[in-house]
Amino acid sequence: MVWRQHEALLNRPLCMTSSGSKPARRFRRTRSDHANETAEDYVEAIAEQIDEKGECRGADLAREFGVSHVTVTKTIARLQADGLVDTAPYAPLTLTRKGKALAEASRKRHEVVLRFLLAIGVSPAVAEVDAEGIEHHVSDETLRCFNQMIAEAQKGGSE
Amino acid sequence: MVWRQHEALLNRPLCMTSSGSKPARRFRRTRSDHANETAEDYVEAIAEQIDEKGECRGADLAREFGVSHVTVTKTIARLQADGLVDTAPYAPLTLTRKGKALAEASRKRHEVVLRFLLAIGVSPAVAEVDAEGIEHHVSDETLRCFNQMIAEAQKGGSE
DNA sequence: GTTAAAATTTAGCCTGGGCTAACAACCGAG
DNA sequence: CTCGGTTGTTAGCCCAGGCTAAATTTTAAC
Repeated sequence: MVWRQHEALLNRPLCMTSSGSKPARRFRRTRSDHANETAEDYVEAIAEQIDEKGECRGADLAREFGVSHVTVTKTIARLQADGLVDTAPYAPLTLTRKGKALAEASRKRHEVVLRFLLAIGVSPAVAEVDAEGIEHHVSDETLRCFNQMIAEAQKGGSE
Repeated sequence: MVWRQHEALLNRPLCMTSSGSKPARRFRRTRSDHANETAEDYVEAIAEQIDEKGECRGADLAREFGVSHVTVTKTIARLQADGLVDTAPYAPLTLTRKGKALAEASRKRHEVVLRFLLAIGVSPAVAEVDAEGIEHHVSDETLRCFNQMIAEAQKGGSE
């Protein structure tokens, strides 16, 4: 089990805020949560690149994320260790089955969040940015609510 | 100017996704963005503690965030360097004016996000958790949309 | 077939946030 | 006044994600 709780990520657990009135909220995106966000962003971007240009190179990601290629290399190494991507020395990146699954889940989640933001009237440019930030913090339950709102917006028309 | 872009945080800039079709989206919560989230969480928690119990000690925060007191000490040191909190060796924590302002802004933001989630039907427990994660990634524009939805939900009733 | 440019990797350093272990201060019993 | 518990601090380590600089590999151009 090298690959952390990515499996869990595909089926969010989202550790409940207990039951009482105000017991110990905010456990903070527990530590490595942040790393998972990175992983999601990367596999999502890789999947996209492959989809669009047939292959994905580290340099593409560096451009996309606005970080140095070195940072990408290091991150990719981690993702490989986690079993999400396959990398051969100077070859293009490919996703493992797990990577693909995570990318797909992330893509869907991203899309829902984005469409939701647009549905409630956020401008496209801002919605895109905010979706990037928000998508990693939305529970399944909230996502369902988002979907419902999208549906209602479509049905209800322009209000 | 020790205290980073906290001032900016109080009046979100949110660097536009350029104009084209799909140019170079996701600049990633640019590096230290993460640190700002931590800062917001801390000052928010400190303000809350002070409000509730009259004072705030590092140990309280350690409990609240579920991290070791050492981590809290280190983080507080950074916040002090950033001019957000005042700390004397064994004294309780206090917020500087900037700290208070940031805490207040964060609190409001948090509240809007939380109320919004509740308004669209997310259960309280989940809404609380998600709000924690989401609040740091919501632009002013989106926040305004959230507010509007809250207003509509109140007006429109239970739907 | 060199050579130059682009893509990668390696080495080394920084910050933020996390930890444990060990030590220091402060407070409230006794 | 000493002892114990809570609270803080220091030292030292880890990982993730940044970076620059330098070496390396590929690729494409001549």
